[in-house]
Amino acid sequence: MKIVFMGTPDFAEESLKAIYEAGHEIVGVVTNPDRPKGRGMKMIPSPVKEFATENNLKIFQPEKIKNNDEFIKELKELHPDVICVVAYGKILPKDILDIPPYGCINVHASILPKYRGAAPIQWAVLNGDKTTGVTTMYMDTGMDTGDIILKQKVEIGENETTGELWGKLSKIGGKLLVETLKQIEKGTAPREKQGEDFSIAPMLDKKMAEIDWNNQTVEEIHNLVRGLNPIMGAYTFYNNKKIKFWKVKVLNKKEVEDLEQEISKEKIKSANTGEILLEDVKKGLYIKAKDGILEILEIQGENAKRMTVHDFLLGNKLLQN
RNA sequence: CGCGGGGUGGAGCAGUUGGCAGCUCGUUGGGCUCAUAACCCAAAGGUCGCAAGUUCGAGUCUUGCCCCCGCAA
Repeated sequence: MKIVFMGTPDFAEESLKAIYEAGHEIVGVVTNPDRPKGRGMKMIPSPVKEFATENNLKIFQPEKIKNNDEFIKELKELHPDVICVVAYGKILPKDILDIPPYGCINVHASILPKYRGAAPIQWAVLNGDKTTGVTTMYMDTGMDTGDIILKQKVEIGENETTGELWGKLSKIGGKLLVETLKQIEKGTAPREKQGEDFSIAPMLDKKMAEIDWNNQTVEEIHNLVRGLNPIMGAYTFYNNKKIKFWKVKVLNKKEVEDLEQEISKEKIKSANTGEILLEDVKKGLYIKAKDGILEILEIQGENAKRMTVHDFLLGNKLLQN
């Protein structure tokens, strides 16, 4: 089929790669304009653009697509059978949705209608969900409200991070897109309306990355840490320094008992939430939370890179004195 | 010219007003122990990012270059 692909980040690149390798004719690739990024604000092309460049695909990078007659005209001249959209970053207006005869299809990283919106993967992890998945759908003018074509469930591991799940879902998304196209071509693609029982996964707010020791449970903190890894990193302050946690563990009963052997039970009891119970190069770093104890496994200090707690403690101290 | 931090034995760091290069961990050998991630003793291991300059003398001051990282997007 003749396909126009729209997408921007690495998540989308996997889908583009999949349909490219499946032998479809990619008549155009639309991606967001290069943006100054990284240290020194250098212009960095999107992963989708890089792939398109390497494979000599025709690239479009319109700044805006709404009311952009010139772009819409170019799009029409490509005569795509279908337009595939994966994490493009713009909402398509009706004039574009109407161009391809088979419609515009989208790959979304959740089981719709759960988690419509920009950050479905992150929220699935943040909420401690046990499963999530990928859905393909026919796009309409709403935000992820189109009719569902195919979906595939995926388990979320207990300690899985957003980054890990991201990688997994992007690959599955590619496969599911290829399968979806196959069925559309054969005319066997199902079409199922979304129910009214939907939820929204909004963009993440930077404020939510700070750990709230007084109100969050150990589980919630654990989910926050893995949910924000590697996007932002959950953080807290010690000695006025911003400390990020990248990997933490909730102590089970036995481990709590072991820790009680190490330091006194009373000390643990009397400690405030967020207080460091033990900081030791060999034994690790333990912090009291509202309803349990967290062991920190991977940490990052200000202006420093991520490292294991062991390495960190060799040259740093969080406790004063 | 977006803001900022840093390059010191394998790792993470310290290094005062320039004066014999340190700490913790790890590694190796040995000891103690029923045993150990514990403890004790000993040892190995560094062109202090590169180059030039100031100086009796520079990791420590000046200049240029290379590389790495954090924030922010």
